[in-house]
Amino acid sequence: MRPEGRSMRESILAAAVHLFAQYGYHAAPLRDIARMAGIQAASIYHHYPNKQALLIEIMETYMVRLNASLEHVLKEYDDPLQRLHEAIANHIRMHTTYKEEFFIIDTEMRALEDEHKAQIISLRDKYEALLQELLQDGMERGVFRQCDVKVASYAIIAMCTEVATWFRPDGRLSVQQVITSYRQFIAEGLLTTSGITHMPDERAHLL
Amino acid sequence: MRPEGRSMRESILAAAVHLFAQYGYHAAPLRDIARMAGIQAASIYHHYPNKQALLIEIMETYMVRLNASLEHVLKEYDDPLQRLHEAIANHIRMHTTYKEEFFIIDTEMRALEDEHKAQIISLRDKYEALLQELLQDGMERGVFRQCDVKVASYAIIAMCTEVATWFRPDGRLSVQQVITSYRQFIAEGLLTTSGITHMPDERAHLL
DNA sequence: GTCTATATCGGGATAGAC
DNA sequence: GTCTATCCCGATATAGAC
Repeated sequence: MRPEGRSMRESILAAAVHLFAQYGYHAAPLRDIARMAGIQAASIYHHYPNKQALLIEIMETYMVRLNASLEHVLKEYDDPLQRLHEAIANHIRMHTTYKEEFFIIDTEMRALEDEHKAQIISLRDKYEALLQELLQDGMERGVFRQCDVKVASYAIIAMCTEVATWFRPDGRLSVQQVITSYRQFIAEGLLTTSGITHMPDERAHLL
Repeated sequence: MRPEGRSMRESILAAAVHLFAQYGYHAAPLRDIARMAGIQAASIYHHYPNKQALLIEIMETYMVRLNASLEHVLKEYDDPLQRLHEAIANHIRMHTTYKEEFFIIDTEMRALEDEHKAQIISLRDKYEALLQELLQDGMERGVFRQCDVKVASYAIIAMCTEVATWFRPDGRLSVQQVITSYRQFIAEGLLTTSGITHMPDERAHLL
């Protein structure tokens, strides 16, 4: 990084985050990013070589951060169910806390030029591999049922990522309540597990 | 719809679907859509008033179709678990069959101008409401565990939608296998349900 | 480090001939 | 119904002063 000018660099990036998330990469004019950062469009080029560099910096920074947080969870815990619980909580917390940044990661892959796309995709693959490792280990230890770990990892990531699109900090549910819901849903599913299964007779009259 | 010209209208829309999905709405030039349809850019305006109209037609057509298919499932079946199974299968089949169209619906909401955004969102809300109705009914009949039906519906939709991003018809798993995996995952979750829970002793040496 | 001025390009959309 | 020609605008990016 450059020795000075740190603060304006960050202001520009923060503005880019807002506008890329709100309008999309291609629909967000550099002029608007500059205005939000309090400078002229041309001045951005003193801090970043071009518009694409803003996108890359956002995506890389937060994918690296996400991977580090999951690696921390895997290092910290050993029990498969606890690991899964912590991974779910971590994923949801990261995605709701850095809502705009991860939204950009999830929707602007197409906007990446080829050279850097591979780098970002490899970071995403890394994250998936870490989660799959967790699931595989839990399966081998008999905690999780036999299932396709790739498919399971995709399902978990998709549902936990999407939380950020509807979650509101001042809404009906707290983050912790949402995390608890998702943990139970992922671990146990929707069906009633009690011995009283379906009460088919009671339902028969509704047919 | 117009009396004639049906075929070129459809060619243009098909080209728009491809290019919007591949590059995004803003990054897909009308000239490229025209070339793919075999005409000049200006000729598109004989069939559609502007670029935005292409996006609206794609989104509306397939959201209406998706809602109709779920309504059909709810009408056809009564048992909550069977309804859920059919809804999952329907969602995954629709999203893998019309992969590009639903990808556009999921990623280009931002590109909609305000007047039409409300209409598309109401169609999406309708779909969520239908699924929530299914879940609520199943909960009241004791088939599904007590849970937040809104949260559950979001989770199910997110995970089943995302299948389309990685599923390949010539890949390792068939659509039917994927559907079966998701049904089980959603209904029963990841945990081993058998009496043999975790075998804690066997795992102890790994600590 | 930020500015003004400007180059250059490509986009959506329109006019009017055929 | 499709064409050619063109308008007009806004985009990224550059040059060079301060």
